[in-house]
Amino acid sequence: MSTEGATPTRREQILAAAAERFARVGFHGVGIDDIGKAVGVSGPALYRHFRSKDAMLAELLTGISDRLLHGGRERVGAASDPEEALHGLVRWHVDFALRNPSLITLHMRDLDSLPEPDRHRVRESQRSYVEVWVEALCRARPALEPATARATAHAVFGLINSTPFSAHLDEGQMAELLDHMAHGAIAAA
Amino acid sequence: MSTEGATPTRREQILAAAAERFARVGFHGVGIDDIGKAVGVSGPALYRHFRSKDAMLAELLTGISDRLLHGGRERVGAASDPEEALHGLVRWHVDFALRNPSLITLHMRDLDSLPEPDRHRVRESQRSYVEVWVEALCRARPALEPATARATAHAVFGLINSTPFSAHLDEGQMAELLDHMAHGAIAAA
DNA sequence: TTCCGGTGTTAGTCATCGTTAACTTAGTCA
DNA sequence: TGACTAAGTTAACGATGACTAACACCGGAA
Repeated sequence: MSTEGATPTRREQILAAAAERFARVGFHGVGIDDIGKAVGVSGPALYRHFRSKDAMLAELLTGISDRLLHGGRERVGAASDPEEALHGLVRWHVDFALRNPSLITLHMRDLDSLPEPDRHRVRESQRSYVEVWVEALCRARPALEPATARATAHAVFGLINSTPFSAHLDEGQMAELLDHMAHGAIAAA
Repeated sequence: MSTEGATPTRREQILAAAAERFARVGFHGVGIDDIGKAVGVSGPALYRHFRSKDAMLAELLTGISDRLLHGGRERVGAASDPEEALHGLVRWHVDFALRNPSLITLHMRDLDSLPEPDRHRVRESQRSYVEVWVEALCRARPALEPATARATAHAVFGLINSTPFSAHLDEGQMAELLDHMAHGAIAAA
């Protein structure tokens, strides 16, 4: 979940608990006291670590979209040809979604609960991430028009992001299934 | 949206407005007054038509899941061979998603805001709908194991349900793109 | 030892929101 | 005409929930 290997700090504990609950019940469905109870402190103690409940959501969402974007750029940068770049992107998104199902749910569902300044920032990252995909798609399949490539990217996201709703198979099988399906879908676009 | 051709009744106006707003801001993010204002009445007038705010969500969600299920069964019943059944299902889901983007969003996002008795009912319908797909998938592709077929179905739903997030292309192109991608994804499963 | 910043606690405030109450108005039918 | 019903209105109630205030504790530096 987090990049820390050792015992997570309070902030991280709180963020993890908040993410899980936000993903399950939705941002507005979770109370401050719920989150507090989840980490063993009661209620308003969270305000020692975050300015507001919105700030927790903001940190989560900006974190997710930034990680997605940077990871995507890395994969494309490390690839030596367009086809490999596309495979890297698919693998990257699949891994991320499988490893962070609640973050993915959050990212899809609760962006509109975020107040304006941060929401814009997250939208920017999302847009950039989509553009990374669109460029990779167009390079790997020159027959694709950019508009179609954009719709294709969204559809592939939807396909991969379905993970939190299924999760019957074990992680390895699931990763391979989603990988294959994503490439099948792209090939058919 | 609704099956009525003529002027919609008040109930239907309210439901339509509620669906749109629920889909945009989430169930908990919408107030009774907002919905009232959207249909030209102010606030508590809605209680002449619905027992509660929850009841609106319940009617919307049960309606969606029932329509999906029955439509799916119809398509399968009208098909003369497994391959045709699968095509019918894909076409049906794509059409539904394109025609009712806010209902799709709702269906994915706000089920957990529904209090228990109705939520169970909706979950039942959803489960049955998935089973319709699983059966069709296994019949058309006997190599597929049921568990894999289930994950495949969820992934295809995710792919098709991405419509509300893209919608750059016009409806015809979008329908064809999603249709092809869905079959490509299934073929690769 | 003393002081202080970090981290809790509980109690209280204030706004929001779903819901109900009490009342009005328009249309329908005996 | 006059009563009943359907469908509105505004005002108030009660609960919930985010946030603040006031206070307690504790560990480490001066």
